[in-house]
Amino acid sequence: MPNIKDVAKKAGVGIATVSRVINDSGYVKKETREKVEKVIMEIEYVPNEIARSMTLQKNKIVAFILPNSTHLFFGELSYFVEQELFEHGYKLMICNSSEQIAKEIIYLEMLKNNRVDAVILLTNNDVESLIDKNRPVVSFDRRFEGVPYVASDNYKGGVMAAEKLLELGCKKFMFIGDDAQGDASSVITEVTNRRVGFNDCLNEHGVSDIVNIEYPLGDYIVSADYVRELMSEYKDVDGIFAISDAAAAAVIEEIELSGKRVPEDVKVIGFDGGRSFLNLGKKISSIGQSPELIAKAICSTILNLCNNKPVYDQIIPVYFFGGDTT
Amino acid sequence: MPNIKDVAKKAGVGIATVSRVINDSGYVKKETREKVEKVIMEIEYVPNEIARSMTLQKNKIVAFILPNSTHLFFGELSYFVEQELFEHGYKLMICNSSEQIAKEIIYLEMLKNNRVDAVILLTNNDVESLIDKNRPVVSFDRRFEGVPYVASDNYKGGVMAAEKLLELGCKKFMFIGDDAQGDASSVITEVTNRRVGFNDCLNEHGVSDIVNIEYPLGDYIVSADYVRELMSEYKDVDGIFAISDAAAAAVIEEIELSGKRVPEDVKVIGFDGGRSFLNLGKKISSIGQSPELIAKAICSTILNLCNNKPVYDQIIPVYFFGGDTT
DNA sequence: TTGTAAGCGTTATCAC
DNA sequence: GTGATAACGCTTACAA
Repeated sequence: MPNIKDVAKKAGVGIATVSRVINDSGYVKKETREKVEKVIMEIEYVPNEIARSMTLQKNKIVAFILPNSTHLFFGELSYFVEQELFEHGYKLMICNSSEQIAKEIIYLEMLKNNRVDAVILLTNNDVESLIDKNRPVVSFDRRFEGVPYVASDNYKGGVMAAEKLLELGCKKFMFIGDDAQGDASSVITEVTNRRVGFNDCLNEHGVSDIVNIEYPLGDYIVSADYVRELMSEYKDVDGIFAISDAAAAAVIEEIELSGKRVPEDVKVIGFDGGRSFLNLGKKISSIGQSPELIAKAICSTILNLCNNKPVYDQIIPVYFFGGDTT
Repeated sequence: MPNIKDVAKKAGVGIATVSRVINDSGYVKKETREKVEKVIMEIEYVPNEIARSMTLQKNKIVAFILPNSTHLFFGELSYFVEQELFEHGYKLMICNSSEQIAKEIIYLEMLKNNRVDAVILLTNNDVESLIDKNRPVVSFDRRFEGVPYVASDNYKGGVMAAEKLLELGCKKFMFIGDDAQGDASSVITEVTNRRVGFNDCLNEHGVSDIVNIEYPLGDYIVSADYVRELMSEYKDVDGIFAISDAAAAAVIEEIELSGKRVPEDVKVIGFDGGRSFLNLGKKISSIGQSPELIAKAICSTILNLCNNKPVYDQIIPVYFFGGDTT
């Protein structure tokens, strides 16, 4: 591989001049520039990005640490994050933690050892002490002291779900799904606000007897057995708000197996937008969050941090998606 | 950020010794090692990976160029690739091309400019001339001269689908889905073998009147309108093999809208394994390919290339997943 | 306008 | 066992 010296020698100029040409910086006489460009073509010179990173002490790579990119919403989010970063010349490193703090530690270390310029953090573990606060970090759906965050308007989402179920005439309400996941389940995330908003709104409407199920979702999936048990225990529930579409799907399947009909007997609202991959059945009614808007917010924060500009926490609006389960 | 010199100075040793300690290479006296390790702790020294990459001329980052990680199978594949690479200390850069050759070019350039050590290439575009054949590159489901590849046993998959439909008594067969996508649709991929295997097997069983529909799938999705048209044109078809589960889903939906029943009137087999995210309806019968096995094969090839070991093309077995559509 | 030279933070060679 | 020192390939003062 030819390097900048080879170009300089062959073009009969100094390496600084070559550098100016390839970076289009500083003054270079037109003829000199053309001469250099010709040589670059001839010997197929490509600047070495590692060396460039070495000098600049940054490499325009952003790490996205998340539980599992196979989860539809996370996958969509990472897709849009990549699109957005690409527009600005940044590359995306994908880091599936599987909620294991050990993996998160290794990936967070990349900030300190210069492997990446910035980190987007999506975790339920308490990794606050592991975060290098002097580096660009953005957190999604989770607050860490001194780390800017982006979140959907989860509280509003909970309120919207409650209002919708009330409007449809439901009498007995249930919330299902625990927001505390991962190795350290004591942590409170923004996602908690889904339940809080749901309960607050119902309370305001005079409903106080709400069934709140906090079921730890292994890998974001609800176990069928547990749901079955639940449904037989609370037979009179007719309005359910699930913490995610995945949880809602499990609930709906069990309800229908038990002989009840959705939405005739029980109405169910999920969270994430009701999108699916290859759904041949009912579409889930759901509180939607926009991966595209969230990605834009996350990336603008990351880019501002990388350029030493001020950043702000951002709450992204949610919307109601009317599917077949309400 | 402290560097290796700071450690050396504070520990009263040379930088070479510090390097030996952090890399656990060469001989270091026990006391010296402990002294150095103590200083490393004290000043919280972390080796700079960019500098390390500079010296080593490699950075243990692999790029995965693929159309769209939101597509379930691709998402699963990238998930397992990341897991596998992680085990070996490699990181994964995700590069959604959206089938745009322009993006592929930019991402492929990362091999030449040392941004990444290796590339996993999943494309339908003819980018052969853009590949740096001197660097580690593995291709999935697509052959490029001089580039090792991994593919599912697509031909066998086609045969299995045909056998299954024959076994179930189907009389009139259809294959739907075009394998040539992206900017350059003239390209032939391994995926073509799904159709070839399907047709060959049927021919061997004396069936020659096969409806082969080559419909260009924009972003891997089949248009409903087109399927509707198709179904009304070929009313007697009772056995369909679709190039992907996504295509199968579109077909099934239209068939049922037209009043026919699946699988009673028409049997449909897809390709990819019938997995879905949040499917509340029928499960698609499908020829399954294992993202985990494929990821393992891809990564072993990549790692061998990175370590100058010999590599071989690999064909991964497929299996039949019996869902609700046969 | 242009060239020289000083870093950037490692690893690795080679004396001691 | 250990420590200078030379790469690695680039950007960027600073001089000319």
